[in-house]
Amino acid sequence: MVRGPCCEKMGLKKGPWTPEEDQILINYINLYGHGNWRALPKQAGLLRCGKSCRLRWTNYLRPDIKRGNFTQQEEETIIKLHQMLGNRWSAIAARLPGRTDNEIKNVWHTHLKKRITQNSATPQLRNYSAMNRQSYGGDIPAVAGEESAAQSYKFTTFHSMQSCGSASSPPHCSSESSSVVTADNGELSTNNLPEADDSFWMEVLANDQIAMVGSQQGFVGEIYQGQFGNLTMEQPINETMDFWYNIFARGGELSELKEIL
DNA sequence: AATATATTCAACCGCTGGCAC
DNA sequence: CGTGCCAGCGGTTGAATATAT
Repeated sequence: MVRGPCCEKMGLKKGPWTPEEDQILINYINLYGHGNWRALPKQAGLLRCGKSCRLRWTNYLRPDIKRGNFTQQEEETIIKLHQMLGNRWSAIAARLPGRTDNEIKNVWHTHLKKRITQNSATPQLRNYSAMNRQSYGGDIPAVAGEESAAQSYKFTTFHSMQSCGSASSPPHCSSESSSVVTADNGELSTNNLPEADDSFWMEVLANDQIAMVGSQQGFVGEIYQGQFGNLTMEQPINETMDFWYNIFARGGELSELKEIL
């Protein structure tokens, strides 16, 4: 299926948006919504392709976008989420209300990646580097002779859940069914798990956030009322924490976890 | 002050998956 | 089931800006 560039039609404008164009787009979406991006520019009277309009709206004009610098906490969250999700910027953005995937991607490439790379000289973050590298082909240089402790991670069965992030998250929830991520011999290594199922990471993340948010902000349960295998939200956070504590501990990530928590 | 270099970030490009027909 | 369309995603680019020389 070969398709030409979406903006190849003559007369369609490219490049930076003018305030006038922004206003037209905002006004139109406020009035009619954005049900059909392809038809939108024509109907709104914009000389742009639908893709460009969508991008402008989602990355810049959306009213719920938070402008300004990232806070220390946001940066730490990104690092942590990136460690778990890899370059899945939209998934990361879904957990940072008000931030866009594009923005997060930029921040990662301009600030955070460098920070990680620099810090990878330290033992704590070397583990992150190794794990990162193996789990999704991260670009952090290999440290000679260092096999990821993550290879020894062992997971049990996780049951289904629905996770849509927070209410303010973009509407791409995952309601996929669960996955069992144990290998034949019961051992999970990132070598035999080239691509973890989405739902698995959603579960990991949901649980992780609960621990984090719960300890910091105290609204455990509001964001997650699902079930997590043998771990449910009815159980004390400590048990959940213990579960992940053990997993990280087995993988030699204990020191990192302590730091995060 | 002028120039070179580095950094930032908005926007584009191309690919992919979901859906309708 | 195959095909085409569309929205969304991640990688990349390049102009604008900041900083160094």
